[in-house]
Amino acid sequence: MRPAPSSPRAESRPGGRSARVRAAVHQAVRELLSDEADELTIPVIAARAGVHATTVYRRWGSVGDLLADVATSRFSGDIVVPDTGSLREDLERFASDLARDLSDPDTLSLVRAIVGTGGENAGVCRAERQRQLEAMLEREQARGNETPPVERATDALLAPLYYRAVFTDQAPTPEWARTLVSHLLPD
Amino acid sequence: MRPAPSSPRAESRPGGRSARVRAAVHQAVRELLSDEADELTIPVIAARAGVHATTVYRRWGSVGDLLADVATSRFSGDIVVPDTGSLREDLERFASDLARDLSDPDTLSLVRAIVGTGGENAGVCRAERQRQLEAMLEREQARGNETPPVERATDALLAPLYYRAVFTDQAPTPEWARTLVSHLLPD
DNA sequence: AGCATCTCGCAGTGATCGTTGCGTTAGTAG
DNA sequence: CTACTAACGCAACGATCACTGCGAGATGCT
Repeated sequence: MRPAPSSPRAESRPGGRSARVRAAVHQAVRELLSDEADELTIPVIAARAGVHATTVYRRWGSVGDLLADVATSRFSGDIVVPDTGSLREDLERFASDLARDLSDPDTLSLVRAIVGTGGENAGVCRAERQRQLEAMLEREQARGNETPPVERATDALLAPLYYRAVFTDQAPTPEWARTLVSHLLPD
Repeated sequence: MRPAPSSPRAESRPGGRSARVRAAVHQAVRELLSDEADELTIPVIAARAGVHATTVYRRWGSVGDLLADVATSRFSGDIVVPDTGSLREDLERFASDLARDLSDPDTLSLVRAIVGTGGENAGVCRAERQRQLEAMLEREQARGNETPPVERATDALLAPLYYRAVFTDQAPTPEWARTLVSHLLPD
């Protein structure tokens, strides 16, 4: 597991060779996950990315670590936290955005693959969303208003969204996601 | 994929050889899943079960199908549907039983592995629980009382339980599960 | 008991995986 | 411009995997 590559030089420049290889490997993983047919193994990933398997083995070591790296890149800074001044509207936009995000088959395949690696790295799929949810609640509290506790909001919003996406065959819709907010916030 | 083995004879007797092999393989899968270290592959499973890999290949074909078979056996008829006459108490017992079930590391590993196979077979981990939940709601309706719709109950009970078990590192507790019921049913 | 049928064990095969040593190339510092 | 470091390509190696005929043993029916 090498979350921070040991080279501060070659990796720092966004257009360096290491960065290009990294991007190619990440894209290869996403493509193979959406294909759903090919087996997700390091030689296959390397061939798809146009690099040698040795490189992937040395940089990431295992498919699990590589998946975790792809997931952290994928689930970071992709949804902007809404700030409309109204908690209800913030949560509705947040929930519908997350529903749209999780209804993407590629994203869903990534989440399922990460969960399948078994470790605690399944948290990277939701850690960012959790922080965003907490941020919205805290902002409402800073405005002097009462909010449900974070745990309750997680159970009412994140849990149904992820549960429906991962365990059922019906993709979450933005409309349904908004009903979750109406159940969380009393009228 | 062979959910129904083609032999009605040898499989029908519970003490037959096929049944013994099947039980040994199932137990081997569960043990390897809880070990978490060994790789979950067919030769390893077969060696652990004391059978030849050929047998496993022929009967199940792939690790995914074998996992689905283990899961259907595991998640069938393990929780008895409560019937106390009170919907609230039924749901509280059901939720706390499910929380206790999902807090078992072995069960959790099985769920995560099934999800990792990517297919729609992740549904087998919750299909039985869904039916049990529907049964309790329908029984309450047959008593002439109003109940939340099934979808709402799923979002409020099953989703948080599975979400917390799979995506977080905090195991669901029976006490917390009961609070989910209190949020679903208004006072 | 005899027979048919199914399942399992056995050994072998091709393919792929994970890993390592070495030379080359790209990128950076002085 | 030169030198140094790090990342990559290349080619091997052993190990394991998925799979396939074939024979033996078990099971159930007559």
